[in-house]
Parts: sequence; C-alpha cells; structure tokens
Amino acid sequence: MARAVKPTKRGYHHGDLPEALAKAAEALVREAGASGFSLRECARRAGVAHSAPGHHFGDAGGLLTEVAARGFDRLTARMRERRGDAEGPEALQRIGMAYVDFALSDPAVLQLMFHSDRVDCDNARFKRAGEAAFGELVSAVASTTGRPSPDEGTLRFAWSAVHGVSTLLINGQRQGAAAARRANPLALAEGTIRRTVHAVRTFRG
Amino acid sequence: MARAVKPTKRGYHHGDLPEALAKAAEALVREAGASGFSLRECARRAGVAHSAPGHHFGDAGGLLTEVAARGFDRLTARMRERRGDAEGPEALQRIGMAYVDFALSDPAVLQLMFHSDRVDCDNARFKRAGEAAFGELVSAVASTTGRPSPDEGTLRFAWSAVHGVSTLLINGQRQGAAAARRANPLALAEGTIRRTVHAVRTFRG
DNA sequence: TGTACATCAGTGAACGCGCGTTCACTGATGTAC
DNA sequence: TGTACATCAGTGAACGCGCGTTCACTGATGTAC
Repeated sequence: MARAVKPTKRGYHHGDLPEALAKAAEALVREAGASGFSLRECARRAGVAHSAPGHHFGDAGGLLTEVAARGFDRLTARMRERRGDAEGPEALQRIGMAYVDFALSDPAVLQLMFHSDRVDCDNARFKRAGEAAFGELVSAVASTTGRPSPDEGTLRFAWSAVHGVSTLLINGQRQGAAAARRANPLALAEGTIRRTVHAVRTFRG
Repeated sequence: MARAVKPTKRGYHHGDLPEALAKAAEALVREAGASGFSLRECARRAGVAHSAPGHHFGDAGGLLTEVAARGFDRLTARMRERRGDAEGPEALQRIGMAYVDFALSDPAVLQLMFHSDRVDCDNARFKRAGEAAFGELVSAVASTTGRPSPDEGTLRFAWSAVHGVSTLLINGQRQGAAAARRANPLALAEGTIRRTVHAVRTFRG
C-alpha cells in the first residue's frame, strides 16, 4: 500500500489544502452568505493557519470565485442529469426545473454565482463553468424550437424566466411569503417554466 | 418668512437628519454595494457623529431597509409614469420596460431590494412599498388578460421574466459580456418582455 | 412677555473585535549526485 | 542506497484598520406657568 486512503493524522503538510479550503468556503457561504465570508473563518474551519489560504487563492475573491465556479459545475451536472435523453419541450421543461431545484437547494451559492461583487467575473475557470451551464440551456432550447442554433432573444428570454423564478422563490423563502409558505415552491415554479416553454415554442417576432 | 428654505449653516441640530442619512446611505450603496455599507461611513457622508444614525434607525439593517423601501417607491413611480394610460398588452410591455430601466439605472439598489440579507424583510414600511410595486404589475397583467384578477401563476411568470432579465442584464453589465457590450441593454430586454407579454396573452393551462 | 425646566437630538471619547496583510520561520518533500 | 540541498507548504506573531456599541455629555427646542 503506497499510501493510506484517508490519513487520520495529518502532518505538517495538508495533502490537499486547496480542496479542503474550497469545501470550507462553500460551507461558510451557505451559512453566512458571501457578505459574511472571511478568509480567517475559512482557514479556521479548514483547521489551518489563517495565512495559509493566501498561498493558494490569493485573497477572498479568489476563493469565492472558485466556490462560484463549482456552483456552475454542479448546476450543469444537475441539468444534464435531469434532462436525461429528453428532447423537445420536455427537455427544456426539465432543464428549467433542474435550475430551480438547484437554486432552492443552494440559494447562497446561486446568489454568489450571479450577484456577488466579490467574485472575479473575468476568471477563466469561472467563465468556462458558466458557459458550460449556459450551453445546456442552448441545447434544450434548440431541441424545443427544432432549430440547430436558437436566436439570442429566445435564449435570453428562457434564461431570464428560469433565473427570475429561481431568485424570486429564494427571496420568498427568506421572507416566508404567504404563497411560498403554503405551497411547494417547486410546484409553483412548474407553471412558470411551462409558460416559458410555451413562449419559446410559439412566439414569432 | 417663518424659516429659511435652505439654511446653509446648520447648528447643533440637523433639521432633518433621517432624510440626510437615507440619502447618504443610498449614495453609499450605489458606490459600495450593500456589502460595502457601514454606519460609520454613512454618518461621515452625512457630516454627523458616527453614533448619530443609531438614534434614528437602530442599526445598519434599519437604514438599509429604508433605502430598499425607497427603491420600491421609485420603482412604483417609474412604472406608473411609463405606463401612462396604456391598457392591454402595451401596458404590460411598458411596465416591464420601466422595471428593466430602473434596474439598469440603479443596479445596486435593486440588488439590495431583492437579494440582500441585510434588509429586514418583515419591516412594515418595506413590505408596503414592495406590495405597491407588485400591484402595478397585477394591474397591467389584468389589463392584458382582460380578467379583473389574474391567476397567481401568470403573475409569477410575468414577474419572474421581468425580474430575471433585469438582473441578468445587470450581471452582464458588470461582466462586460459581449452581448451586453455590443447592444443597448434596453433593446435586448425588449424582446424578452415581448415574449413575456405574448405568453401572458396566449398561454392556456 | 419672560423664565424654568423637561425633553430631544447629536457629540465624541473609549472599548473590544475580527479582519487582511506581512514576514521571518520551520517542517516536509523531492531531486541531484 | 545514501546524503546534501533546494523548494515547497504551512505557521504564528505582529501590525494597523475600520467597524459597531456604549455612555456620560451638551447644545437646542418646546412647553408650562
């Protein structure tokens, strides 16, 4: 055995500190939001000196950007998984619901991905991850319209509606709004996605 | 003359400190975002002792909640103004564009209104202001569908699409995304709103 | 009209806190020979 | 196989900063008589 799978005792060197820091950062964002994030607290959770994160990520922005990029990775994966081999309107419906589902299950990270000023939007890794997620939408819209490359306006509309219902539901959860409290938020989203799919199929400039 | 309209020299008492603090807070949010907001900086800008804001607003959350409520006030006013006496689909189109226009002209405040954890969502003044804005949408959707009280699903869809396109355009501005850089963002929004109006008119369960 | 007093609005010094950054350091690892 | 040395990863003490909160205070205003 060249190496223990999970060394319970770590020595001076960590083994995979970048990974551990990213995990800790994710947890911290979920608990405290992007605004409550700090390098020191993150290092504390990862069990290392507070100056250690700088060696790997530079500053807080670097670490938060990684968390956001991972968010896109997971979003992409969830959309793919949920779509399965569906085609046509059903594909778009599923993609949309996967998006909402992701948003509701990880609201703080979604906020970070789209609405935080602490993320470096020009970061290459971050951009690639975002584009991959967008690609899933493009593919589903293409399948819905029957055209190989959907026009920009349709894509923008679909993304807007899906993103909008997600963030408003998150907001509703936080407020404990009457509607969101009464019903299953995913069920509320379904009608919105249906209308979106309908418009993607039937709108003619 | 009972009192000078604009006393250039203020004495120990300010005159209308709550108003001055709210203005300073708005400016600060615009420059630094909700996460960059602090009571001390706000007091500094208003030219008062850093302990003064507490007398009127309690803590930072109280002041930010006021800023958010004012944001809804302005949003409502802009939607009303832009709608004018329009009815039917045109009313909804205008309301939607007014929303996007507000978002693009005051992105930091829009973020604060919907996506900040520093705002007290249960605050009565805040809730009333938010409901007034929503009321404008309800009215325009009612006029578009011809029904006196539109169903919840339609309202949610319309709000989602309009809100979504607004926040994504803000995001695009920040990123300097290719599409948003090339074209007038308001023009980009127009197609999205058109599709939204289309779906509100033609979708049948 | 004048005076005394209560109330209100704003002050500023003091406090402790958590933060990011810096830097000389040390333990561990890998490589050259 | 063994040794020397360079490099890398992580440490921890020190620093200065801006923050929110507290509190005894003081200047201004309004009201009672």
